[in-house]
Order: sequence, then C-alpha cells, then structure tokens
Amino acid sequence: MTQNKIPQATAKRLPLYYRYLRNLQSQGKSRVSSKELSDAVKVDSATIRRDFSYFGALGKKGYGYNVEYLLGFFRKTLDQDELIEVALVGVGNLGAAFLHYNFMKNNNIKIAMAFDSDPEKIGTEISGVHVYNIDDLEEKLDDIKVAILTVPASVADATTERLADQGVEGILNFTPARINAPKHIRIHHIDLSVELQALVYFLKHYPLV
Amino acid sequence: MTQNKIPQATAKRLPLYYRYLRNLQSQGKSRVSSKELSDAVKVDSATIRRDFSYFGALGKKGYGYNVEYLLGFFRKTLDQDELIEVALVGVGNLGAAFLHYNFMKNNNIKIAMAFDSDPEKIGTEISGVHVYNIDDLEEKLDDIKVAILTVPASVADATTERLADQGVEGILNFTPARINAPKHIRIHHIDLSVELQALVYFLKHYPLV
DNA sequence: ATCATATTGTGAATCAACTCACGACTTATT
DNA sequence: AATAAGTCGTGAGTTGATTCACAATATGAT
Repeated sequence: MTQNKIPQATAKRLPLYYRYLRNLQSQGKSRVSSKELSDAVKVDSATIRRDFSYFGALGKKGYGYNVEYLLGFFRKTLDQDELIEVALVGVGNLGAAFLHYNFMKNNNIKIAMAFDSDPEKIGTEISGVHVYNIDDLEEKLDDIKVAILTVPASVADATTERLADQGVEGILNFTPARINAPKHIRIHHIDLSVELQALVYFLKHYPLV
Repeated sequence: MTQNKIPQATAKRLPLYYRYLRNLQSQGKSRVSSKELSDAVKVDSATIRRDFSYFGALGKKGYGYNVEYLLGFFRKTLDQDELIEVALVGVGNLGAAFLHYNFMKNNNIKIAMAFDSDPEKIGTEISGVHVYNIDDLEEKLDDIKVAILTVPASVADATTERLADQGVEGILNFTPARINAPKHIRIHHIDLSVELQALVYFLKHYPLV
C-alpha cells in the first residue's frame, strides 16, 4: 500500500539492516556510519546510503546515522509492531526443523499452526505449535496469509491450490517444484539442491580473483 | 576454469534446467521447446534461449531442443559425472534435517560427514552420515572443499576460519551471521528469517497487479 | 573562531540482466 | 515441390541495480 518506489533489491535488504541495527542497539551503540554498517552486513556503503535515501534523509552529514532513530523508523516501515502469523504445511524433517527454529527471536513472525498427513504427527505439538490434519486445512487455516511449504514436491501444486482457495497470499516454497499458482499469489522459492549445485558450479567456474 | 563469460544469473538457473530435463527424459520426451520449458520452470522463454545460447547453438530452429543431447551437454557442463563430497557442520535441527534430506536424489552431491559438539550426537550416524566431534574437524575434513554451515550464529566466524584453514573454498551459510572470511572463499547466504520477512514485506507493499 | 576530518545524499556513469521482435532455418503438410 | 507453421539465436532496446565521486554539511579539536 505504501510507496511502491522502493527497489526490490533494497526491500530484500531491509530485514538484514534491521537485525544489525538491533545488534548495535543492544551493544549500546548510539551512532553508526554507512561504512561501519557496510563492514557488518557486507553490502557496499554507497548501496546502504542509497537504500536509506529512498526513505528520506535519515542521516546527518559528517555524523552518520542515529541507531535509535533509524531503528524506530524501520520498525514502522517493516511493520515490526504487528504480529504476523504463518502456517507451516508439511511437518517432515525440514518442516519440523522450522518449528524448532525460533522465528520469533529477532522477529515479529510466528508459526501459528502446522499441518501434516501423518497420523503419528497429527494432534501432537512441536515447540508449542499444534499439528493439524492436512484434511482440516480449510477449516483451521483461519485468516492466515502466509504459508511455509515443506511438503513433498509431488503434492506441492495441489496443496498450493488449497492454500490459495483459503486466501493465502504468499508462499515460501521449499519444495523443488516450480509451483503453478494464481498470479496474485506471491511465491518465493528456496531450492536447497539448486543452491548447493550453484555454489559448486561457481567454485569451479568463477574463481574469486 | 572454463569460460567466465556466462552470466551469474544464467549459472544459477542451470541446475534448475538440468532437473527439469531429467524429468522430461524420464517421461520419455525426446524433444522440448523453450516455450514448454518456460511453462515448467517459470522462466521467460527468451531468457531460456539466451541462457542456452551462451553454450553455443544447442537447438534447431523450427524444432526445439533434443532432450537427450541437451542433458548430455549439461551433464558435462555441470560436472554431474563427478561426485562432490561436502561436509555439514552443526547437527542441530536444521543440520539434521539436511542429513535426512536426500541430496543425492537428482544430484551428484553428497554429504560425506558431519560435525557437532554435542556428546549425544558425536559418534552417531544419521542417514548414513557419521557425526564427528567438531574438535576433530582439522583431522577428519580431508579434501573437502564445500561446507554447509548450520552452527549457531555465535560461532559462525570461528568455524568459518577453521574451515578456511583446511582449504574449504565454498560455504553455504544458513546462520544469520554475515561471515568474515578470506576473500578467496565463496559464501552463499540462505537466511531464513530474512526470506520470510522479505516475503511479508513484499505482500504488504508490492501488490501483484 | 577556524580548520581539519568525517560522512551523507545524490547526479551521473556503469554494469548486469531481461525482453522484444524478427530473420533464418526446419519440419510437416498438401 | 511448394507452402504453412513452428522455433531458434540474437541485435537492439529497456529496465533495474550498483558504484563512483563529489558538493554540502556536521562535528570535534585547537
């Protein structure tokens, strides 16, 4: 709803900046320069200044940025005051790992419920998250807008369709499948095999200097 | 060592193409057009043709691409005949999930060993992978060039340094830390919180049409 | 007060990737 | 043999992101 002017590349870096600013704050630092931040997050300092500048003049020339002020600003921008509840679909090895992973740590995002088809898992609670029968997805999903998809690739499309029908708008897809979803649904892929293979390919073919 | 001319964006898509071509092959398809492939992998058909063209003229006008031929070509390009052994460092929830995950499925990459500091885990075997004491890293690591890093963020830097000292050249980093590593080491970050937060941000600020 | 130093914000240049659009060629059909 | 339909490979244009480099301004020291 807000300004659609912010480049996507910038938007992807915001959560990272936010996390580091929190670190600085907890270390009691009140002031930071784009250069210092650059060393910490490994993003060019000019890029950081450019990123921040999309939100207005947040810093002071000759001084840098005030950590407190910047944090307050990002907290609002990233909607950190609002708690976002997401669903996890598919409690296999990876799905279970995410349930144990504490997404709330630096974060306003919480896995509110999980789904699986395995009778062994249905009805249990993992790290405080209840596992429902996948058959009851429609009934339980409620108002959730974001799902983490860790089902087998073979049912990725069918599951996506069900999620879409319930009004889910964004899916973080860990299956190797390239999902067919309605165009209004935003899908981010994290494909672990591809990442690993790409890394190997780069090592072999793109020697670092 | 080979041609450094291939755009990085293209290189990242190669494993994806490879996987889909294997699917086609196992379905008995012998011919495919950039358009069909585009539907499957959700990459613009012109981009696919451009990607392939970096490797020469692999297709035939008016016909498309021969699946068998293309696969053979990519197998060589992606070094699929060579088995790559990687180490997994940190057998927590996420690390254990990766051990269970069958990386070999469509893949020439194998987790050959794992390391952890938990006495409960040391000496055990998970999905056929032995878990060594992290103290013995230097001794056991052998000739491994790629590591998957799933340790706590607090020890990410120290662990990276030890890996680097043993000749590791590439790290797939799942910790939220932005690692300080020698410049000749290639690091790919997969930051799950950031991915999730970015997805939420996009949903809110970048309505799809 | 003055000066030296630090650091921002940004115009302009550069770089990387994507997409359009079409000529050239292949295959299939009549 | 001729024609229609399909598809590649790619030059050129476009878009998006990064980086350079510097004027403007703030701070801190003397």
